[in-house]
Amino acid sequence: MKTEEVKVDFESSIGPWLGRTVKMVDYHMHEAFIAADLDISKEQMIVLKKLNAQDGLNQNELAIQTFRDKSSLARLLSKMERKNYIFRRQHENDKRVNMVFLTDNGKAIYKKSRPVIAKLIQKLEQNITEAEKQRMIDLLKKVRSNFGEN
Amino acid sequence: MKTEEVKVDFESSIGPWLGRTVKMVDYHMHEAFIAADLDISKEQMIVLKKLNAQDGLNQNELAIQTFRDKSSLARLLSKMERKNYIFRRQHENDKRVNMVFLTDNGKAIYKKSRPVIAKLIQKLEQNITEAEKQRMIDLLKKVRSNFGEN
DNA sequence: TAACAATAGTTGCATATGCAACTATTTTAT
DNA sequence: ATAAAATAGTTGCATATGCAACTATTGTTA
Repeated sequence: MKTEEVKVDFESSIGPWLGRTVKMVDYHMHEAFIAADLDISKEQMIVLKKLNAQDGLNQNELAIQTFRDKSSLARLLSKMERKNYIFRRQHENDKRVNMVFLTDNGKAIYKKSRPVIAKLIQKLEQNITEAEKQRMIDLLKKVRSNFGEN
Repeated sequence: MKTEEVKVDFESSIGPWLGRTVKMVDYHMHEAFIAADLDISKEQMIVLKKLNAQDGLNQNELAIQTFRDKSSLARLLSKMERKNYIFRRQHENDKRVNMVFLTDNGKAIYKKSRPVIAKLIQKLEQNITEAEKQRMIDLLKKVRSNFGEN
């Protein structure tokens, strides 16, 4: 019986294109923040955004909702605390829990970042129709569901 | 005159979906390598693959072709050298240049990784037609071209 | 030819990341 | 009520990453 050969090649698959595109978007976001004098990383931005929508989340919830390990989040928060973007407050009834809040400074930084990000998205999605955008997101969701994720 | 409001929201854009999907794929690749007893990271895999296709590339070329900073590549190579996957050889006529080669061990590791990756791609692309795949790649290229990249 | 510029690679410093081990607390179960 | 288990957060160790400064070498130019 002939050995069945695996004919799949990573290069002609979606994977590398996904990876490269994300890397590129990350790079341009980083550049945009620097150009706007925003001392913040993409990852810190994500945390700011989450807190802006829902202030007072605890670290565990924040970690889950931003798709990171709790240790990674804890270190992100430490840096953001040093820069006075957020502060932690211990939960009254459960001394294990830290609730995380935006400082006024953090809120200001977030506000300042919005148009920067808006411009980036506009550039990213130029020449792409709403329908194409939706198809792309649907396909990405399909990929995710192939691994059992939402 | 009314201030024009920026109506774009990052969450409803392609960006976060791209990011999350890549993160997920990376995770599953990592898991697959562990399950197959392959002591290698995705990034090291990419270097192995490149060298397998074109042995003897110098570090600068390798860095460019794998989309990383030369310093990042140098450190990747140091780790791979320690694990005896690759070796460096100084160019005869230009003492600045290191040519990079796969060791037999490196070749073996690469060979061993192929079916693992093939399985991953099959899982990743299950339920996705060839046409959809192509559309997705075309859209990703469009995003890249929006930033002036190939 | 001597000074300057470009190039290849390494290293310091900073970012982010996950796993596993650890502390401190709180909850559950015996 | 006491012991065991679960939970929140931190820290050590490892990965990868980019920029800027640095060394060594090679190429250019005046």
